[in-house]
Amino acid sequence: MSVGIRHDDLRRRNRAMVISAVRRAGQPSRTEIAATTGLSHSTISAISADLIQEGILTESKASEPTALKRGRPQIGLALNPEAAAVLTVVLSLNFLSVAVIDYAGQVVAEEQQRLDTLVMPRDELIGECVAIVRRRLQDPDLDIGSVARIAMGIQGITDSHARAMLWSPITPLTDIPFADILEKEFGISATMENDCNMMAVALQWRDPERYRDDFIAILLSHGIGMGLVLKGALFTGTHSSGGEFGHMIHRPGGALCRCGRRGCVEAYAGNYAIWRSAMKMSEDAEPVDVGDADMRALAAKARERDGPEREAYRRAGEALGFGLGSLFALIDPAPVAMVGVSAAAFDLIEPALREAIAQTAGGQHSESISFDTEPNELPLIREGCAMRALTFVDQEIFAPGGQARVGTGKNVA
Amino acid sequence: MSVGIRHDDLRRRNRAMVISAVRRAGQPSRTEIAATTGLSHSTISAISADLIQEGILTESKASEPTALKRGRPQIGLALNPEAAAVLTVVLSLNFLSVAVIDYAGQVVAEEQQRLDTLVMPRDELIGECVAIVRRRLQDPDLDIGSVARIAMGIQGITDSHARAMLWSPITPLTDIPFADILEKEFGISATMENDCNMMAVALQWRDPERYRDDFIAILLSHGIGMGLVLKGALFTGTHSSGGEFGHMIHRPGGALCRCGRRGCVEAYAGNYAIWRSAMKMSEDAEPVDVGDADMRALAAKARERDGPEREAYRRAGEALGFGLGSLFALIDPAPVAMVGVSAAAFDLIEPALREAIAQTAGGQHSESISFDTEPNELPLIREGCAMRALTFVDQEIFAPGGQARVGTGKNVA
DNA sequence: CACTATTTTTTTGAGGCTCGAAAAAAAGCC
DNA sequence: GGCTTTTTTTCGAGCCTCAAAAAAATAGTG
Repeated sequence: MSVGIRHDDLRRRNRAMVISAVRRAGQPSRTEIAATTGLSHSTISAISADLIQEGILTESKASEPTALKRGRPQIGLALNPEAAAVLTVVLSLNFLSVAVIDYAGQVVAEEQQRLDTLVMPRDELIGECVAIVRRRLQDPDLDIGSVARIAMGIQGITDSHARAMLWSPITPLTDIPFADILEKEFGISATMENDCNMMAVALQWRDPERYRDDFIAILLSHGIGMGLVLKGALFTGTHSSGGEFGHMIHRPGGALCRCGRRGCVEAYAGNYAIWRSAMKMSEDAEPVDVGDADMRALAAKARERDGPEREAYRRAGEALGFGLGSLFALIDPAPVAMVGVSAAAFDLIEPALREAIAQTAGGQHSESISFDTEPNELPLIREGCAMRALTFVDQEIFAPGGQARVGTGKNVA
Repeated sequence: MSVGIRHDDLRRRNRAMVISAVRRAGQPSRTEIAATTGLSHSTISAISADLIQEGILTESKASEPTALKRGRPQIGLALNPEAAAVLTVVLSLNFLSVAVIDYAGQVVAEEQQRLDTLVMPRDELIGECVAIVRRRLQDPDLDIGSVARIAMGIQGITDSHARAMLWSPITPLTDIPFADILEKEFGISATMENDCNMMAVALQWRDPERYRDDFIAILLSHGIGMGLVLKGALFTGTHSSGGEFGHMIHRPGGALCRCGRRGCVEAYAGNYAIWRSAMKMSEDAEPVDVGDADMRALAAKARERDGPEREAYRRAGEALGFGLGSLFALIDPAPVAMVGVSAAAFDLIEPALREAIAQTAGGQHSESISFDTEPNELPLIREGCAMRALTFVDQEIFAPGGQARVGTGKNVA
C-alpha cells in the first residue's frame, strides 16, 4: 500500500503495458499502442524495439489488406509464439486434462485422461497429475526450457495466493499444495486456481464487450460455483478463493447440502438437489452424483410436462434468484453468465429466478439484468488458466525489474 | 487499466506517498519515511524539502524526549495544520452537524442542529444544509480560502462516484445531488459519502492494528447498514455505495422491511423490527421509528427476564448470523465492528448470532470471529468524512500533476 | 515516372527523477 | 576538544520519457 515507485519500476511497468496492449489487441501498430496507453510515440518505439530484439514481439508485416490508406503503412506488432509456452492442467470430476499453449495463445498439444477422483488415495491423485504433466513436457516437439508457467484449475476452494487446493467436491482429500508440488517436481513456477475464477477470466478475454468491468460467472453443475469480476479485477476472498455463492444461505435450516450444512443455495440448485427434488426424495437425502446425460433427460422431461421435474427446476430458480438478490444487494446488479450442464436448462430456471430476484432489493431493475448461457465449462476453465499463465509471463517474466522490494513493505501479492 | 505511467507521474506519486506516510505515522523522521516507503534517503530529502517549502509539512523539532540516542537527532516531520482545512457535514435522522477540521486533523469549529428530516420538503432540506455550511464558512476565524474540500455523510444509498444521495431512510426524498449542490454554492469540491463506509474509514484510522486490510463495520440502528474494507480498500458497489447488508434476504417472503420488500435481514434486526417483535406485533406491521431511549429500555427489560423482548433480540441475532454467514461465504470471515444503539445490546444478540453463523459455510471457524462494539455512530461518521476529505487533499491537491490524461485512454475511474 | 501529400516510425537532444556515495550536520561520549 | 554515531543534504551518474525533427514508406497526380 505505502511503497514508493522506484525509477526503474517505470520502464518495467510501461513494458508490461505494451505487452498487454499487444495481447489484448492482436496486431496493433505502434501508433495504436501509443494511443491506448497514452505514452508517447518515442517511448513506444523504444520499448517495442527492445521487445523485438529480445524475441518477445515480432513485426507481422504481411497482415491485413491494410485498407489501402495514404502514408506509410502501419506495421503490426504481434506476440512471438516461440517466446515462451505455458501449461494448463484442469482437474475435474473423474477427468484430467493438460494442454501446452504457445506464447501467442495457441494450443500446441493436449492430452486427456479419465480417473476416479472420488476414490483415489492422495499419492495416486498427485501422482497422476504429475505423470501427465511429465509426459507432455517430454514431448520431443516441445522445448522444455520455454515452458515458463503452469496453471492448474480445480473445482473447489483454493487459497487466496493460488497455491493449494483446500477443499474440493471431486475428492475427499483436502489441503493439497498442488502449486508447490508441481514447482518442486518440474522447477517451473505454478499456480492452483479456482475453476469458476478461471471461467470468469476466460469470459473477459472471449467477450470483452459484454464481460469487462463487472460481471458474474455462475457454474450450474453438480455444485454451484461463482467467479466474480468487480471493477475489472477478479474478486477473491481474503483467505480463500472466495465467492462461494453456492453456500450462501437460502433457507436457514433447510435442505441438506453436500457441504454438510443446511439451506445453502446449492442444496436447492445443484444437480443433485434438482434430481432429489424431481425424484420426490427427502430434502435430507444424502447428495448423489448425477450424470450429465441424466440431467439432460430430466430437463427434457420437465419441458414435456408440468410435474415434479418442472417444479424442481422452479425451486432451483427460486434459490438462485434469492441468492443473486442478496449478492446484488452487496455489489449492485451485473451481467451474469450461466455455465455448465444445467445452464442448458436455463429456460426452465429463468422464470422463477426472475420472479425471486424481483422480490429483492438487488433486483430493482430485474428486467434489465441479462443472462447468458454456456453449457460447457471445461473449455472455459482451460482458456482461463491459459490466459492467467500467459499474463503472468507477460508481467513477471518479460517485464521484470520490480523484484520484490527486499527492504520493507513488500508482500505485493 | 491500460494506461502507461508518465515520467511526471512518478514524482507526484512519491510526493503523495510521503504525505501519506506522515499522516499515518504522526511525526516520522525522514529516515523512518525512507524505511516505510522503500525510497532512498536522497529522494525523501528532496521531496520533503519541497513540501516544507510549500508549507504542507513542518519540522517539529521540539518534540519528544527523543530517547537520548547518540548521533544526529531525528527531526520529526508533521503536517502543517494551516496548510488547508476541510469541512464535514453529517446528516442523520432529525440531526445535522458540521465541523471544520484543520489539515492536521484537529476539529477547529463545529455546529449542530435539530431538524425534521422526515417531513421537510426538498428545498428546505437542501437549504438548511447549505445554510449551516455557509455560517461555518463565514466564521471570521476561518480563512475561507483554505477550505479545500467538503465531505458530507448520510445514512442511505449514495452513488458509486460519491456525488449524490440516491435513497435514504431519513427522508422520503430521493436523488439529491448534494455534492454538486455544495460545489456550485461554495466553489469548493465536495463528495457525498455513505455513513457506514465512513464508519469503516474511521475505524481504519482509529485502530489500524485491528482494522487494517479486511474488516466489516455494521450499523445496528433503525436500519442495518454496512461498510466493508477488503484488501485495505473500501468496497463499493458497481453503481451505488453498495454493501447493502441489511437487504440481503434472510427469509424469502418473510417479515416486512422498511424498504417495502420482505424477508430482508433488516426486517428482523433493525430497531423497528426488534421493537415489533418484542411488542408481539405482526411481521406485516408497518415499520415505526423507535427512539434510542426506548431501545435501551427494551434491552434492559430483555436482560431482566426471559420474555418476548429477549426473543426479539434472539431473532435479530439469528438474522444477522445467517446474513454474516452468507457474506462470509463470499469474502471469508473478517473482524466485525458493531456500531449504533443496538450494539449496546450486543450481549443479547451475540449468542443467537454465533449459533446461526456456526450453521453456515462462512462460519467454519466461528469461535475465532471477533466482534467489537461501539454504541455511538455519529463521531465515527464525522471522523471518517474528515479523513476522507483530508486524504483527498493529500493526494489530489498537494500531489497533483496526474491531471486526467487528456489524450486518449482516460476513463481511469 | 517524378513529385507531392500523408502517415508512421525512428532519431536526437533536453529535462527530470531517483539512486548511491560522499560530505555535512548535529548530537553524545570520554 | 576530539572521537563516534546517526541523520540529513549534496552531487554526479544513469535512466526514462517527451517533443520536435528527421527518415521511411506509400498513395495520389499530372
